[in-house]
Amino acid sequence: MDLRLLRCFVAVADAGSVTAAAQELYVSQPTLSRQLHRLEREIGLVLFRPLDGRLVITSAGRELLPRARTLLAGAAAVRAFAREIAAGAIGAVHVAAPTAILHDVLAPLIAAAPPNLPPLTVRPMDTEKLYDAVDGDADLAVGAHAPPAHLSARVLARLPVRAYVPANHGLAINGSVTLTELIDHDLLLPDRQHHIRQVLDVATAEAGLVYRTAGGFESAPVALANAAAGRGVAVASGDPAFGLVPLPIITAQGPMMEPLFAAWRVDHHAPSTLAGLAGELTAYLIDRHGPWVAPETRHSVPALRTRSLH
Amino acid sequence: MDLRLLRCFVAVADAGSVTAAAQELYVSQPTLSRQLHRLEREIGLVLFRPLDGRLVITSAGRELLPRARTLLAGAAAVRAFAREIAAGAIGAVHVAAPTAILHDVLAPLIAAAPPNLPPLTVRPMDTEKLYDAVDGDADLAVGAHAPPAHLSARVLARLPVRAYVPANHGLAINGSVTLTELIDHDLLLPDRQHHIRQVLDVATAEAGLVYRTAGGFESAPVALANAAAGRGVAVASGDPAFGLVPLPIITAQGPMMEPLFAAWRVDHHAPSTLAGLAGELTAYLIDRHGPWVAPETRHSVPALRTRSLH
DNA sequence: TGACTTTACGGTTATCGTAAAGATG
DNA sequence: CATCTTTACGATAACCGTAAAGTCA
Repeated sequence: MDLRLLRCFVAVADAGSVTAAAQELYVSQPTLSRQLHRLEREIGLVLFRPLDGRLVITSAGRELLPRARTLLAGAAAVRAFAREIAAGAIGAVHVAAPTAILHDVLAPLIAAAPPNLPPLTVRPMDTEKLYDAVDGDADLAVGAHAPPAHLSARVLARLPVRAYVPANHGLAINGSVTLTELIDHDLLLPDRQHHIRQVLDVATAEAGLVYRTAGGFESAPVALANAAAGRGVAVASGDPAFGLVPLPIITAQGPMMEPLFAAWRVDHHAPSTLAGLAGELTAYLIDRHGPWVAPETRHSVPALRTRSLH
Repeated sequence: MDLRLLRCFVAVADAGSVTAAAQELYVSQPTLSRQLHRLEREIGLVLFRPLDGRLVITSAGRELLPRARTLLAGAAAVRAFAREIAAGAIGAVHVAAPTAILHDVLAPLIAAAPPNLPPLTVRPMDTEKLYDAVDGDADLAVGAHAPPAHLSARVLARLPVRAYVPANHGLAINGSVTLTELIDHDLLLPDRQHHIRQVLDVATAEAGLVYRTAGGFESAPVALANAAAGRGVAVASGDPAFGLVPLPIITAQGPMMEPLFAAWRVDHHAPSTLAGLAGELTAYLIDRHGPWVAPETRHSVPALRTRSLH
């Protein structure tokens, strides 16, 4: 079922003669006649019949004609679609991210549904395999670790790392906590591979401080749950839960922050779409957490804004 | 946009490697690799990318894949449809017929909608050009004249030729009229080219009789209208109108009858469908006018059945 | 080394256009 | 005889398969 032959069929049916159709298709008339016969032999139908020195379409040809047109239109649509893809269009963006980011950032963004957002398909991905996902079936990877250099990447935002305490906790009064104050408490932390742990390690090392922890938890929400149970102060960067109060952690370098990255392959077919999505993510995070989380700026610690955190 | 290349694309995407897909497609592996690159060059997209010695589909390929499948399915559907046509299927039957037959036979048949009737498209056609219509865009021609010998043909029925008189006319009492009785009256007839005129000419010539007429009318309904106005006795074969009473005309050979033919090209792709439609027409006419109109049988004149004529 | 893809090359097939022949009014 | 279709034929281009080379765990 060669589409070219189908095109010949439609052209002859429209033009009313092989000669006329051959001119429109820029082929010689015998060539077109042969292609018609080739099609007839291929599909086992007589499509035209000579009458008065002309060709007239047969009943079988009349039956086939609209289907042939439809198929050719479908082929043209696929061609046009391919051109759109080549021009950078994209139907749906597949995003890979750790569960926490998926839960705290991507799902809320999808729920907010900004107007320019392409359809997103998000998939949870272990931190270790995160940036390899763009070599597979992910268009974009969003994570807290710095992506490898061979990927195109953007810093989406610098999210505050915070201490989470019950509302009646002594630290809750100030609205923030210094690193020095923090290490006097038992810290409830996620596992070592979580990026938040590395940020904390670097900050305490720079300050010459040491913190106490009863070992890592499997995930940030579990650490928060233990904090709510009064077992210590949780350190994390996600949304508060269990009625806990989040306190920005102040270091000598300013508020402790955790960067959020988006990364994609340099040879992705729609880099501008992905960069645009990264911009949407940044805009969303700024809208949600305030302008001071913007990747390129450094502001002072804002007053704690509990309302906008929900 | 060669469908074969699209098939290669889908096969490789499904098989996961060129080598595996090549085996399924019964082509050599380098050939398939080349076809993939040909497709990529043709549509301007990179569909696969090497990773760890394998090929993995790119985001562009992932976007294109479902469209390619759809198009290939459409091509398969067209191929299947062509096979159905070749096997004698037909979507709609185009029927050409004179206006009178279209009105008296085909339209009522469509309205009756017997279960096995294919969709009909009926088109009025002058009597002279009727049987040429099957060389054009008509599948079937239905008419009263004998079709040319080069067409496949069936006699659908032999419809009674009748005299139409007002209910208070003297002839109306008997329920039928002999040819001898008939020629005593002024006859209102359609034009010379109407087949009914030729039937009457033959019958009177055989009987050695001569009839009087005030000239032909453009169509049978106009002749009937004049009969209703009391200007004479109309002779026709269609449905009664204007409150006229139809009287079978009895000749020495029995009731005067007019055959109804269906004809189609001998090389039509679905002769069985057309023959079946002819059978439906015969069945409908028998159901409507009685078994004595059946083409192969000769019965005596039935009692006038005014009820079933409406 | 093994599995896979790509490149190179010889040979076959398909397809094209020109030119001539057949068919029809 | 003018128009259209079909057939014939030589030449070009496309395509395939085998074989070799390249690439990556």
